[in-house]
Amino acid sequence: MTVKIEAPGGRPRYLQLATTLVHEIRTGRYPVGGLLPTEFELCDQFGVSRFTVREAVKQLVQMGMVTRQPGVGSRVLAAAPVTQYTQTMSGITDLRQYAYETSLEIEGQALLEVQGELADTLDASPGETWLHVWGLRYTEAHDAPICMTDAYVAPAFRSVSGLSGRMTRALYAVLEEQFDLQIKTVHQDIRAVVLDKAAARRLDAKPGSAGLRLERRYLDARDELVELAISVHPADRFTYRESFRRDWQVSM
Amino acid sequence: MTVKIEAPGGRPRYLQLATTLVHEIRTGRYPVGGLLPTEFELCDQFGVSRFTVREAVKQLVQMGMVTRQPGVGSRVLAAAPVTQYTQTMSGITDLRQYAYETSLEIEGQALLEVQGELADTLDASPGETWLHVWGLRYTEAHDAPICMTDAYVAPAFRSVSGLSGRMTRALYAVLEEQFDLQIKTVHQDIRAVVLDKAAARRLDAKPGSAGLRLERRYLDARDELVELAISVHPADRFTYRESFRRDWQVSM
DNA sequence: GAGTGGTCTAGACCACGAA
DNA sequence: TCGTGGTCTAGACCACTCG
Repeated sequence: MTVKIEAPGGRPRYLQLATTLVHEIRTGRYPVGGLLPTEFELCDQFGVSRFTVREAVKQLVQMGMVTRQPGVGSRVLAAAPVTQYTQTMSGITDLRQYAYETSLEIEGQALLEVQGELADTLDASPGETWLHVWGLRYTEAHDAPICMTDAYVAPAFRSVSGLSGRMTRALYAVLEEQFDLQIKTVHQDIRAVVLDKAAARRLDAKPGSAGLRLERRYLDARDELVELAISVHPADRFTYRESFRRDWQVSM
Repeated sequence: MTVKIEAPGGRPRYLQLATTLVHEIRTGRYPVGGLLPTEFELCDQFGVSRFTVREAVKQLVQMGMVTRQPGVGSRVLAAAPVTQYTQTMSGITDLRQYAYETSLEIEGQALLEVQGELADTLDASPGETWLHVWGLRYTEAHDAPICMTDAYVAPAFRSVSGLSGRMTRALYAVLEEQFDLQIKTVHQDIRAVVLDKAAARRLDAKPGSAGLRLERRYLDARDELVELAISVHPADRFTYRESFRRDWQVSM
């Protein structure tokens, strides 16, 4: 089937084409799990150059609806946009009170044979030996701590070195460097908790006050869990702040 | 100055060029606030085609270091990457217990002449009249509410209609549709709070228990605040979940 | 070996901003 | 009016996957 696409002057061709493809995916012409036509086929079908086709498919990739694989093709992942925002700015932990520079004081580390609930959380087989690292994070002023952190490092990387004293780099960054791996995905869960007596003492906060609990899973390119980090912040000393930018040009 | 860039076979030219440009920006050759050479000049300097130059600069744009403006040029915004992640997946509010579908029951709305602290929060002049909308959000099962929401709509959009009963769409989406505007940026602050008696009663939670407070600012293309939404969730009924993907190919 | 997506070239026209 | 970045064409070679 050949479809005419408007001449230049209006909306760019590649956006029109992207909109069309989104519509055709949503209506089931290209089912989830299947392949789109090849780039050259799309060129023929729509009478446009390969550049235009590639720009169009790039939009779908950006929306998380399609992946491309050299030698294989463009596979449909979802019938609706998965990605909400295309850019996440201003890091992952900003602080109130303009205290941006922080450091983690390592209190200890130990090899840990994971069992039961922790094994479930780590999606690990019971008996695997992970590295457990814990400590407190301070601002530069180094008054009261802004969080307590427990991190669990996967067996493959438990030989990581240099984890002691005052760390100014993130643990995952150390792992990336020492093991030549690349963190590709981060899953984050945020909850509110009530600080129990032990936690309150460590954080120099009042027992029964609120805390912000962040749980982060760092995954590599093969979606293997590299590190799990859990940090608990006293509510009055920490606000988690993030910014998103939406970049969509494909009208739905 | 002419710089040789490796022939094909190794790292793609556009990534090499991007790395070079990042380095030159960081070392001050192209100062923050200034313009990069034009695309054609970069073509000459590096002996590559415009395609390669554009792909390279696109990397810097993705990192938040550069913006491009037709008719003007490519302006340097920052000497280091600003963007941490290139994709934010799985929406902005996921729930525990597999309760994904929620609806907001509007309890009331009223025009509000903002003053004092609220005016500051909204970055508005005292006396401006905003629209205040509030309600409770329920899961499909419709048992206890999962959050209470207060939203403030900028004067320009306070005539929004259709805000009543049970809403299944986000307020910002309604605004986007009715006023043909596009939300470009969202700033989000997340804190833990302790629920006071009034909040606990509304949320059907225990006074003194913890709550998760999300504050979201929706900005349009001109960075004007369109809506401020504040929602408070009982800690035991809600976990905020998000996923990020890092997509960087430029080695620093 | 045939076909895929990834990279790259050398052109071209356009809308827009600045002088 | 001139130069900018945005879009677009028609080619090309490559590494890779798969039969």
